[in-house]
Amino acid sequence: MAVDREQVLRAAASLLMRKSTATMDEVARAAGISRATLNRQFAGRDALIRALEELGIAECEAAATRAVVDDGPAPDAVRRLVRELEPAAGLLAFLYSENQLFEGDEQNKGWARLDARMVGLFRRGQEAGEFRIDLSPVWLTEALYGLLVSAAWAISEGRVAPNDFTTNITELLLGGATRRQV
Amino acid sequence: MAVDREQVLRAAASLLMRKSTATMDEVARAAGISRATLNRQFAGRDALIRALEELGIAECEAAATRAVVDDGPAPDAVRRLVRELEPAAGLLAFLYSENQLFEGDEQNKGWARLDARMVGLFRRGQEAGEFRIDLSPVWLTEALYGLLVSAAWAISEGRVAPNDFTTNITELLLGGATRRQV
DNA sequence: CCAATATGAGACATCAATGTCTCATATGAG
DNA sequence: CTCATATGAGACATTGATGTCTCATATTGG
Repeated sequence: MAVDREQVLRAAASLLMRKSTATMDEVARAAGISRATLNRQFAGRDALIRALEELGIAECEAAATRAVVDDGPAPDAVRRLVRELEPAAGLLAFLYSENQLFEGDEQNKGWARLDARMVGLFRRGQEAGEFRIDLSPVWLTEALYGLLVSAAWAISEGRVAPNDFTTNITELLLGGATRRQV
Repeated sequence: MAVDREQVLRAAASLLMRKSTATMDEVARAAGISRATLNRQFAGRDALIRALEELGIAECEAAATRAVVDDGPAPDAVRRLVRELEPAAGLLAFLYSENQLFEGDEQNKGWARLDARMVGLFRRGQEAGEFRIDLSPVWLTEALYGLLVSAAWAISEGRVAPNDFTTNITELLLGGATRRQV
């Protein structure tokens, strides 16, 4: 009887990342509940989006923790991080396109924490001499987000194979497109 | 007296890429015209978005032409392309987040032409031995879009310097984040 | 079994955006 | 100057989504 709030959020994410303009009624139907119940769980569309944002942040932070991004060589940490982020990439892509999340007031503290963690990873790699220093850690972080979103989008459109998710991102981010000298 | 349709489009783009949910009234005001006139120029919001899409495609194709992407070493062509695409990056970022453009019917033929051109560039680089072959040209194209959008977004948020646009993208796309062996 | 609670279905008013219309005014061509 | 045309301001109805409410039903706990 009790509605599984987590499951509702996941159904909403699954629908909204495909059709970001979906109606609350469509969201409710996708979650297998009525619109009334959806409104009892989340007071309005804004609240739902905010909850999805919190879910996305939590999933990314959990991924970073599972990937133990502060241990070992930074390139390996990046590979682990991307692999762990894969399940959250679709949700991330949706939130990324909701730029209205950041208009007006302060940026969500959760994103700031996450950003700091990723920036720290790239900075650590630079200080260890593993990453080049002419690309700022902030830009590398933004680029990682962009590649995650691109990959999730391209996969959902059927343009690239789902299995290549981690490889595509990590190889491009770490090694670039240019062929290495033999 | 006569409204400059091109100028209206640019004003709309400039506003919408910052606030994608802007009202037709806000768009009209941003363009310095009345809502009635805006509706006389573009029959509804959909028509406006479509026109922006056409503008974005035209600008990207013009950039590709100016960059003569079919000439010379592929890495250099990529650098020229990104440099020429910089003015269109903001509009591209807006269109990228309008994923509803592609829901339903056929993908716009303009995008397909543009995609083919970029994919051809990366394939040419692979066949010349300049680009690695374990990353598909399609993925490299998608990644380029993603990096363009990320960079435009990061710059508009003040997180990275506008002057670094081209360098950030080309260096990461071509060379990756890993430090080269000395 | 009974009571408490949660849900579904639907009706309802509200609200914001949109598209259309009218009319007065401003602009440009001849 | 005069006329044709474009624009601005505003009113108007329409539409679609939203939030709330009621009541019947289903589920759970005791």
